[in-house]
Order: sequence, then C-alpha cells, then structure tokens
Amino acid sequence: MRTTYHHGDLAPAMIAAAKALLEEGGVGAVSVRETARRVGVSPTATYRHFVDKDALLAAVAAEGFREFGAALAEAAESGAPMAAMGQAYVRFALARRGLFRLMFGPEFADRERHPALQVAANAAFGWLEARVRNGGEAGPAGREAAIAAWALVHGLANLFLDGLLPEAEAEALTRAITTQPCG
Amino acid sequence: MRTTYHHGDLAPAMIAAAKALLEEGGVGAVSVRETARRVGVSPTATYRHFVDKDALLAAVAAEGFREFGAALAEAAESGAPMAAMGQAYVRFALARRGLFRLMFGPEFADRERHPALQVAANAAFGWLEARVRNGGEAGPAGREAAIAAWALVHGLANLFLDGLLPEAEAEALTRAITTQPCG
DNA sequence: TGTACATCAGTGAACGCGCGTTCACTGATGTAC
DNA sequence: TGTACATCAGTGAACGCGCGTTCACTGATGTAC
Repeated sequence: MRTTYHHGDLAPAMIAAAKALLEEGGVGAVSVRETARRVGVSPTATYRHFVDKDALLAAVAAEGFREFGAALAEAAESGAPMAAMGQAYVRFALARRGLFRLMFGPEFADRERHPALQVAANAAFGWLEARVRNGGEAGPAGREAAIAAWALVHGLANLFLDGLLPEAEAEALTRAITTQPCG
Repeated sequence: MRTTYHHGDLAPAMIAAAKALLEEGGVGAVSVRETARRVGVSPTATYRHFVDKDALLAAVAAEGFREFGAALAEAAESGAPMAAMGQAYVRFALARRGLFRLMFGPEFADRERHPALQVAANAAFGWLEARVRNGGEAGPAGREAAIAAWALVHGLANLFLDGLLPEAEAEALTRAITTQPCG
C-alpha cells in the first residue's frame, strides 16, 4: 500500500488504527503489533512516536475525550440542552463502545500519570462546570443537582452499554428520563 | 501448604483466588496459571472444574452478583430503603472494584452464552422489579422512575470508581443525592 | 547548483515472557461382592 | 473385613502463540556552505 519509506503521518494513523481495533474487540484487542500491522509498518516504528503502548492508548483516549466534548458542546447549542446532551452522551457511548470504555476504564485510573489525558477529560466536561455556575442555584444544592444530572446520564449510558437495559429503547428511555423534572 | 493429593474444595478455592487477583490488578491480572499457583495446584487441575478460563470468570462474576444482591437486599430492610440501597450500591462498587467492573464489563456482553450468570444478575436486581411493581405508580411512568433511580445510583458508582468524582465524598454525595425528591 | 553530513523515520531479527490448553500419566477414593 | 476395580482429581511436561520491547542497522530528508 505505502510506496514511500517514510509514512509521513504515522502517529495519527496509529491512533486511528488503534481506535478501529478498540471498536472491533475492546481494549484487549489493541496491541502494538496488530496496530502497526494495520498501518503497514513494522512494530518498531511505533516507538518513534509513542514511548510505549500505554502512551498510544492514552493518546487514543485523549482524542476520545475531545470528540466526546465536541458532541456534547454541539448538543448544548440546542433548544433543550439537557435533553439533547443526554441523548448525545448516550449515543456516543453506544456508537463508540470500545472508546467510551477505554476513556472511563481502569487503564488510566491514576490520572496523575497522564496529565494530557486529564486535560482532555476536563475540557470535555466543561459543560458540567458551566451548568453548575450558570444554571439554577449556586452553592451546594446547585452542585449536587449538576452531579445528579451527570450521574443519571452516565448511568443510563453504562446500563445500555452493559446490556442491562434494552438498547433498542435507548433513545426513548433517555428522552423520557432526561425530560422529567429531575433529569 | 496442602499435604493431601486431593485438594477437596478446588472450585471455590479457585474462585476465591481469582477474586483476590481481580481486586489486586483488575481482570487483566487474572490468569488460569496465576490463580492455580495461588491455590497451590497445577494449572491443569483447573480444567477438572471449569471448562475454560471464561467459565472460571463467569463463576466469579455470578458470585459477585449474589453478594451484590445480598448487600442490596439487606439495605432494603432499612427504614429509608432508597437511600440505604444507594449507599450499599456505591459502597459495593468501591469496595470490590475489580469484581464490580467484571460483573458489568464487556467480558460477558453476550448474556446468552452465560445463562447462570444471567440468572444471578436478574436475582440481584430483583429489588428493582419489586420497586416497579409495588412502589408508587404502575405503568410507564413508574417504570421510568425506577430506571431513573437505578441509573442515578449506577452512574454515581461508576463516576467515583473512574475517579471523575472525588471518592472521598462518595458517602456524602450519595446520601445527599439519593435523598433528594427525585433520588 | 552541488555536495557533505546530521538527523529523522523507518526495518528485520531477536529477546524473554506468560499465557491457555492438551497430553499421557498417577495417586487417592469409593464401591460391589 | 478384604480385595478388585472403576472413577475421580490431581501432576508435569510440552505445544504453539502473540505479546512488548530492544538492538544494530538503513533509507530518506533537510540544511549549511
């Protein structure tokens, strides 16, 4: 496929290939060797761009948070922001299952070791902070309400993802629940 | 440690050892070989009791659901069942992180292949069904309210687990949020 | 415009590892007579 | 109570595998003069 010796854009290509593997078989299916194979490059080339496998996964997760944040931000423009963001949240989780699981999974539990990832995650959840400040009451009650809304939508996403709620009803249930007074 | 040739109780011992590994290093740290090593038995002995590694993990997860169900049922006896169950839910997730992640994780996504696990999971969530039937209104609104309560508490558990909400506040936040009118 | 050379981005072979699982086997146990 | 024998629950060695990573190296690119 590649005719030149130099690939030219290896890092993004590796990230894209890793994302594809992630969707196909979960985080367990992502290996340096298979990712390199997909890109058409020797495994060794990886180490020009990522110090180790963990760094590759972290880069994938960071990109995930950026996409996630963009989807939420777009929904926030809508007329009914809370319901729209809830839908966007659940939709992202179901459309990008492997990525979503990686982003929130135990792989990057110690967030100290991955500051860039931390930054991306915080940016994605900026809307939450904004809601705490702007929307409704300030103070502890406002914070708790915002957290409750977040937890509600995060819980729905995970329950659908885990097959504990019927995925076919994801859209309808999410809409119904996030448009109730407490959603 | 063991002096007899026959262990006598290998299956439960393997499950216990696998659970310990699960807490120490997540599902990735659980291997047939290491589990057998811990029990003091050859890896091969495992296959007398579990057809393969997957079966061992499924047995662990099933036991997890039974313990989880018991913890929830006990909380349900309390004077303020919803708040108590919320606390129990979150507490279980944080105390048994590896187990909780395995139970809800992608390992057993196709629930068809693990009927025993399915049964255990359904039993654990019996309280949910009960609440839909007995508590409050019946019909779609009642169902949605029950699902919302479940999602709220499941979301809180996962956000603490994933380090997105400060774990130190787990008790207080969970109490505050589950005792609000909509919790 | 041409050339020497530093630097960058790849390669291929090899390392050591732990894994899940199978094989042929053996020690221990239980049961029928 | 004793014995033959089937069955059960282990063992140890070996299989093939894919992995992450390192090594010494090479082809391609860019820059200074």
